[in-house]
Amino acid sequence: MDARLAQKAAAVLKAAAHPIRLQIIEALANEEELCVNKIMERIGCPQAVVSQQLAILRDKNILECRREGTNVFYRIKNKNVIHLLHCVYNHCEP
Amino acid sequence: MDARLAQKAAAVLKAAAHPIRLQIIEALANEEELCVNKIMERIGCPQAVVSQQLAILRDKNILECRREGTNVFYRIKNKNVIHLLHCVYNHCEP
DNA sequence: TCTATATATCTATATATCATTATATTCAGA
DNA sequence: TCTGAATATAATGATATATAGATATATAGA
Repeated sequence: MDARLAQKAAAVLKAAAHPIRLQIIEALANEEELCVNKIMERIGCPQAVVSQQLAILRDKNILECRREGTNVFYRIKNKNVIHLLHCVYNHCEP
Repeated sequence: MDARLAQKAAAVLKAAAHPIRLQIIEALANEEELCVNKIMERIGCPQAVVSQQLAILRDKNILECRREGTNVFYRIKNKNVIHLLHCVYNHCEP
């Protein structure tokens, strides 16, 4: 693996490497699409925190979103990240 | 996924989420066992840097090592991390 | 014991991340 | 246009991480 790919791969891992971001990704892996409200409910943490983490995942190109009225619906952009999720789980609880 | 598992999974991702650490893991995925010297050669960066990153990977329980004379040989402890590696690659270059 | 080699640790500085709180934006409906 | 609901951003302080350079430790062999 050349340094450039390592850089890129590290960035993806880093984007996922946070408990709340992982839980968000998992929720969206199961549900296809969820608004911020629902994500908050699922994960049980304050709105600002969820929005911040969503912004990071959006910025890193892992999630995308669309607005519908006052709601903003998030979904996974690159489905490969779901495999990544399973890999970590298997690592942790084989 | 409960918060506890998310915590654990995030810790693993975080440990891997660094270009040099990724390159170290990859080198060991191919070679089974390598001393610090060889790892330096492969990756092409200073000894102190490699040792620092090795210490982190050791601490996070991803690598283990044994000493043989003046050399210290490192190897991957939980092979599942290799799958993780492949997952990130596929994510980056599908 | 002295030296060379291999590896590990320490220190300092810069930078990034985290959670919290407060505030801003966007939109729908009265 | 005003209000409330949903979401986003900003500002803060605390903590963690990165990176580089200097130094320390461990071991083998003379």
